[in-house]
Amino acid sequence: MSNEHALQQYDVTKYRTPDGYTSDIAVFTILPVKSEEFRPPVLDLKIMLIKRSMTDSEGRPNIEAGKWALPGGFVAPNETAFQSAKRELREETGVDHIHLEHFGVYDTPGRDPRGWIISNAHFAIVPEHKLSDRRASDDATAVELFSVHDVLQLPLAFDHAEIIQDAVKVIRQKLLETTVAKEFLPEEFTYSELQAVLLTVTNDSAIALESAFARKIKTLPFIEEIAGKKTTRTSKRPTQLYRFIDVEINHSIYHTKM
Amino acid sequence: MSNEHALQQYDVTKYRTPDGYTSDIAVFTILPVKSEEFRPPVLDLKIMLIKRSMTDSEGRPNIEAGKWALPGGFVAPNETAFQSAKRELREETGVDHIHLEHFGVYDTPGRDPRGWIISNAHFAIVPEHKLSDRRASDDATAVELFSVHDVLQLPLAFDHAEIIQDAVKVIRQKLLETTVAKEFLPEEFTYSELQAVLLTVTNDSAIALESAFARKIKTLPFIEEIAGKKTTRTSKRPTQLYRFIDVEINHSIYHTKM
DNA sequence: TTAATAGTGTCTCTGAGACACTATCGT
DNA sequence: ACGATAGTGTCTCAGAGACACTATTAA
Repeated sequence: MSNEHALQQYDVTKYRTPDGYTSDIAVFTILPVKSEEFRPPVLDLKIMLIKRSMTDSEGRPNIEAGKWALPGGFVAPNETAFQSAKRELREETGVDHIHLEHFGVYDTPGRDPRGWIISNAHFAIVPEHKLSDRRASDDATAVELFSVHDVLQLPLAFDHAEIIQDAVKVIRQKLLETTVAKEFLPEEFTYSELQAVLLTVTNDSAIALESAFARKIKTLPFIEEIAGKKTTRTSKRPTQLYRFIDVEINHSIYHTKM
Repeated sequence: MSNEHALQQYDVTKYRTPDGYTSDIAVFTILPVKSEEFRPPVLDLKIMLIKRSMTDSEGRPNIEAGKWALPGGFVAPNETAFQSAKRELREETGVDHIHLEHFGVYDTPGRDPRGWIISNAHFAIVPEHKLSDRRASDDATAVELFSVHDVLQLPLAFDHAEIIQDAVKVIRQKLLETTVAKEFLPEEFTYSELQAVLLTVTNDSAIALESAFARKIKTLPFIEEIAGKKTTRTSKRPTQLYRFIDVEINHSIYHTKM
């Protein structure tokens, strides 16, 4: 095709190009506030941040040193930003096969003092037990989990305050408007366990009232009862177990029903 | 702050960087299939594409010449991809102050034969009458509107088939799950006009049946009746006019009602 | 028996969905 | 009067929401 001829003429250096292309990841997990026998859990939604070292791997002073930041890094030319996020998540925390989703692009001029650097923001959902071997790496002196309620009080690097704020908004919405809540739950769960996950992001009475929610879970089209299977991990009385099933969810605002 | 010291040490050329950063825009409009007096409209959702010239502005053979493509262009270092999309939309079609939204990043290696080029995809909603002065520009020999139903049959440049497919999916969803339908409608509209817009993307019976929809529109929390105001543009019998109001829309899947 | 969580009985109210019917106007 | 769109009357059925009540178990 004649593209070949055109390509020979094309000059890649004609336009000024970005100085960097990165991926950042907001890693969310849910931790129990308290956990007792025969009691439904009380949970808190956490986000994982790293503390930027004072010096880089070659011993020179680091940018935004000492501040808290989202894990992430530069995208390689042979991968997409999404693949890069996946790779970095694996390298930083050792976790793989978890829910990862792109949610925004941050490219405001001046957002990074090093130059014209574009960041793709992702969020990841990691069940607590998979996050056990988290560790500091090259340019981080610490890795820590913060409650989404007070993470914005921290000194944050670059424009990460904005990205984190957006990430929290996005996961709140995703938890309520999609079935991602299942990523925080075991395969089989009780109504009160699902409820506890949702209560980390809402206080809505339809979800907060036990009896209302116990009834509602049976009518939800994307959740099924596991016939006859019960557990006593949340109460002395054996409790029915449920699981998520794959159904298409349609929430047109012109329908009241789904 | 010590960032200054760190910046002096920082070498922007350390990482390989993208060869280009672009914005593409899927411009949607709705055209009447037929329009008669005293009849509700029958509409069709259209997308605007440009035909790439055989040669560029300097007379050299063009990349992907002769194929249809989304309008767009390179992002300047002093603007965001969103601002760039806005600027290009103004330059290409002369329209401003219209609904514009980012919906995706396309950065698969090899998507553009010229090199490592990242594209931000946006969609825009332009009422038909504002699109009157559309015109071909530098590197386009034609500007045309295609029905979303058969646009994918065309020879499309780069990975624009994928982007367009996603854009159509997104606008379908946005029309049904948000109030953007108002961008296609006059300030004051009848139930059958709103219905006609929605019918370009769905056949759902709750929307398609006149009597059902005439009733439903009164119960929608984001639409209000304009007391006593009527029109005869869609029927001989004067028809009630409605308008959109700003209310927060919440569609948690754990509520059946909104 | 008590305390705690799980789950049901029942009532009221709203709205969905279907179908037939009425209303309003230009021609 | 006719034809077309707009809009209502009425019925049935499902489910939301509230509240009180019952069920099950460990300790």
